Amino acid sequence: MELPPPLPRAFHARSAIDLAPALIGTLLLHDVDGMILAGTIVETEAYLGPADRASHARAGRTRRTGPMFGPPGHAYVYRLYGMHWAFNVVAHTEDEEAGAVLVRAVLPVAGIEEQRRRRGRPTDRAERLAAGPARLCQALGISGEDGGRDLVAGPPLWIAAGTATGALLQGPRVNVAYAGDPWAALPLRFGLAGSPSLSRGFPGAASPASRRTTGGPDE
DNA sequence: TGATTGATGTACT
DNA sequence: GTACATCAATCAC
Repeated sequence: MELPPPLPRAFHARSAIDLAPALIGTLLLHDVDGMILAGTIVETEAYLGPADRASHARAGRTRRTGPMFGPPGHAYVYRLYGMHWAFNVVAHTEDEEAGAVLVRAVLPVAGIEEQRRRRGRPTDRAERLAAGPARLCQALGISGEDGGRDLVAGPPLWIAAGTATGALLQGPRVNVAYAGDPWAALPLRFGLAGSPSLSRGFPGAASPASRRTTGGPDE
């Protein structure tokens, strides 16, 4: 398998609001000891700078959130609930202080058996192996060691153009009620309509957004 | 120095 | 539908 080249820095150098939908349909790849674990991104959420009460950047720049304030196209990986990892792509404009896109779900496309093994759920359907932010980190072998990694530099961890197309779903972000109005209700979550790999449904997003994802003629 | 809190997933009723 | 595992970062004194 020919490894697809990473998308350039310019792809990531925009507001998380813009990158989140653009990432739907692209490929997330991880080279682990020569084994490629990869999936098509089907669900993302945008987190903005300090003004966003749902964003980790709300407390300003700290040790944990440092990468969110750094150059776009890098990984921001953090521990969640003391036991899970979550993977973000740093994204913001020159004018924005910070921002990142949480990748919530991928459809596994390479190294599926290894992903199943890493999940420890040998009977799970491939479509559900990485249907959730913590699940995808476990399936693709992403952990704290990957925090700060440059996703534009190619292996071991990078993002490449994908071929998936389809309508986009848009809705409120998941589990951010603590942020209060208006942040908890803003439609900053994006998903590939009809994908079997979404982490959960899209309440309040009945009609697909009129947009296409990147790429060609394939599903 | 101590207390609270999650950008979740799994098991169970 | 509910309970709960588990801990670094952050917040309250």
